[in-house]
Amino acid sequence: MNAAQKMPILLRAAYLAMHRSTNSHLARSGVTADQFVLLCVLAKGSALMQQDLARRSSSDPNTIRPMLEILEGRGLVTRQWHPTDGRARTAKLTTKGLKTWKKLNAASEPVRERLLAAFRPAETPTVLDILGRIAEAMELPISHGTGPRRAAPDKIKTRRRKPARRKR
Amino acid sequence: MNAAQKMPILLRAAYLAMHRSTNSHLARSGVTADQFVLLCVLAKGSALMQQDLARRSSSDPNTIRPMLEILEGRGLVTRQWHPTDGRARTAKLTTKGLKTWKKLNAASEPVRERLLAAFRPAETPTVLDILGRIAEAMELPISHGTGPRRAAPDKIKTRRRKPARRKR
DNA sequence: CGAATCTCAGGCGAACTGATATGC
DNA sequence: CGCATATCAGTTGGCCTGAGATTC
Repeated sequence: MNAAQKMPILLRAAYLAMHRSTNSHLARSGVTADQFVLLCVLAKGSALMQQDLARRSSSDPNTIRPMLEILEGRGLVTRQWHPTDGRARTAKLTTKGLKTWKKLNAASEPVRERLLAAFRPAETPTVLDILGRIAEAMELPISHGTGPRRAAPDKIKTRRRKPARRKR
Repeated sequence: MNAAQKMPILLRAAYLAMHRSTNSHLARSGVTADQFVLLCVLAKGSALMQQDLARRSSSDPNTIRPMLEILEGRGLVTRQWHPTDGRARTAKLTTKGLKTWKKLNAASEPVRERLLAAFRPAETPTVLDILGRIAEAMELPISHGTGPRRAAPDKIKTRRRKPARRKR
């Protein structure tokens, strides 16, 4: 079997194993690994639009919304309207959310420990580089000729706009 | 942000991007990326027990079964009883299944091409090694006190199932 | 106007728990 | 007996499509 066939299988095995391990470490707290990812993104502090949340968590807005509502219902997250963009809502951690995140982070520490322990310290930059390059290479394929039934949303950069004053 | 926090996020981003890309390339054929993984495992030729299938596809028997039934319903897979182990069933590709797999493999070739193109040829052994080590490190080494995601649901069941005829 | 952001409704494949039947 | 393998039943979370409303 050549590298082209092994690589996807190994990537799948690696991710799914990590995902299951994380879920099992977080099970007691009633938070899923995917919800934890959201909390991690929010734990960096700033209030984020759902669009940004989706991108940073490798998800999409239609998935993010119900997850945010669950987290909001538990008092871990608050949502507010974007100060200048009337379309957008922002989400951020509550203090309870931050506290919960710290607890979850501690509970999942063994996962990251075992992950790092698989490499010598000098290797970790290489690992990050490789994973990053894979992620970058796979992002939004550029619609191949046989157009899939949905045109590629094409979410490349579009970092833009600090819009003008507008109250909602 | 340190490596321990970046690595899981990047692994997640890499896998999910690949998974979505594969799904979009296979969308026209009505086969999901996960079903394709199963076909890939079976395409190596030998008839496999569902247990083996689950391991090699990083899944589990309760997930494998309905997938196999879908594939069986489409005539891509046949299942037979294991010749010497009365408990086990084996699955293998039909000739139609092999043909379909070849088509799917061609349809998903761009995914693997882009994956490999992210690295110099000399790097690919390193990539395989790294992914393999991650997968190995994450495979549940400790059964952290069992990890159900849900609270125990009132054990009020006392229903007997009708026996499943397992005639051979 | 077009493009972007969120909401809502609905469907669905996959993962999981738990129990049961059967064979090793 | 214990253990392994598969099946059945049911639930859930997450992802997706498609449509609509609002705002930039």
